[in-house]
Amino acid sequence: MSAGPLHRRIYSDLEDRILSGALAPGRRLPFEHELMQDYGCSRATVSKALSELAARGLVTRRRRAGTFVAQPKAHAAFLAIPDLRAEVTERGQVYGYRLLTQIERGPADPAEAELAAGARLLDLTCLHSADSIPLALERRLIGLKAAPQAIAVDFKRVSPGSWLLESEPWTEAENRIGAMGADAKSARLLQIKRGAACLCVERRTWRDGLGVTQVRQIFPGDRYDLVALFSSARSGGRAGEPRR
Amino acid sequence: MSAGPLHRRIYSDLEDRILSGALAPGRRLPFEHELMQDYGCSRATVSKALSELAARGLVTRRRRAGTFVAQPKAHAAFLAIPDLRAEVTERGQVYGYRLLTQIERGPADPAEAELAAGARLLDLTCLHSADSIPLALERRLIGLKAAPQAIAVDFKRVSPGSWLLESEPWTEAENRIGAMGADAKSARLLQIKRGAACLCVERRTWRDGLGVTQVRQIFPGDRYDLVALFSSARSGGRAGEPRR
DNA sequence: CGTCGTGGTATGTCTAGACATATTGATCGC
DNA sequence: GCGATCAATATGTCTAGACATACCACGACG
Repeated sequence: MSAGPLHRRIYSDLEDRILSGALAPGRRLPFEHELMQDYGCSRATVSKALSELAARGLVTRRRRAGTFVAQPKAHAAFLAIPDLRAEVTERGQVYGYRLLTQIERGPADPAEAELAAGARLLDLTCLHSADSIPLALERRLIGLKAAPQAIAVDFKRVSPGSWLLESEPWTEAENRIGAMGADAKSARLLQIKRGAACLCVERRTWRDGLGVTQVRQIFPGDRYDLVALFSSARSGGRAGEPRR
Repeated sequence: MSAGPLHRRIYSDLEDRILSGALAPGRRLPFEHELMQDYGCSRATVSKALSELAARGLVTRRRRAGTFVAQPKAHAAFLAIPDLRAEVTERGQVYGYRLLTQIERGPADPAEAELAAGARLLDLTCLHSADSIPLALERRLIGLKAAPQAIAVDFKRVSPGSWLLESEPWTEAENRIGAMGADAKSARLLQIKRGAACLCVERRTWRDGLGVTQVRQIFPGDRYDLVALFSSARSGGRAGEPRR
């Protein structure tokens, strides 16, 4: 019966009671000492299970009061945005990458100045393709203050996304996902009609408050979807499924 | 100095060494018994800190071998998709909601049949607006097998999203985010041009493998962005920022 | 040379306590 | 009635052990 460790079984039992509605939001869970008796184990084991429930946001714990089922707040999902190369090859397609432009320059607006932090920027444009069909147009800025080694990298051979993922860790990121019509230049490079709907992903990352990179990727809307999965049992995610 | 509990300090110290690059990916962390000596605490305390690092994906632990810094895999972000009403009012705008159509019917294709699971479906169309400007067109199907009470709800007054969030818990969800040009009907309802780029969010949710609902929300690309944040210190997210 | 045990080791799980801390609910004084 | 105080209580943190389990390295044996 008891497949895994006891604390996991306690976790699962309580999770089931919450998700099935048997324990409604706001209701109090059994006290730790009650669960100790129910399962015949020590308090540390019970507490580990409850702590995991709390870490996942299913319950909130209050001293003296007890542990309560949390109010459902929002749909939340884990969005994974892996390296495009890995993603395309995993789909069984041939990945292609081409560097279009590369210049080193100073910041041109306040947002870029924040990224530059007094130093200069590397400004790259490149194109990713799957089976020779353009998949994404990428415009990337790299802050040379945070990532000075970038200046020595040959981005004709390695895409900036791959290099940064391996070389420059980040602590914070903001992803902005929107839709826009393709402008004339983007449309030509992506081989789509001008004004065609595109998915636009903008990502900015920082390491300890210092800007590392900001990137804007434009995907033709009919060639790419982002997919975010959520499972309360175990959360995972993937991106870039082929369109249905 | 020691602000909080010891296990958190150990966690933070190790996290800093990983994110700063002092401990590169693949490198082995100190053994638990070494950390015990370093911090002068018991193994349980050290293990709690390491377990939290592992839960966050910063390290992987292998019996007999030790604990190792994980390879950075992918950009991952926590995407929160809250209730549209809460989102709009939080932005200081007036939320508007209108039910356009509501019918009860049987499934019309294989995907709908999976959701229906032998029972019938509730098929709703509604429009969300912010300050009287259309923000999202929503087409929603509710599986009456999983959510039979839905048939008695007055969706002219309460939006299906709000009702489901409170009444029908789910255990798994899949979100698909893409871009598409508005078709004629959607364009008219959203008061945009036909073919204008729109963000399209499709979400399907299940409870214990039984389909609860599937929804497709269409947002004008110039009125709505999804935002997903990630911070290694503490992950959170929000959605629906006004466009810059 | 290859293969099968076998022992050592680091983590995984768990116990039976201890003290700390925050919060609640009741009691007391005004 | 109302506010301040105080004790009861549930969780938060931690200890010093114990045994289990997986895995690697090494050695013995075919």
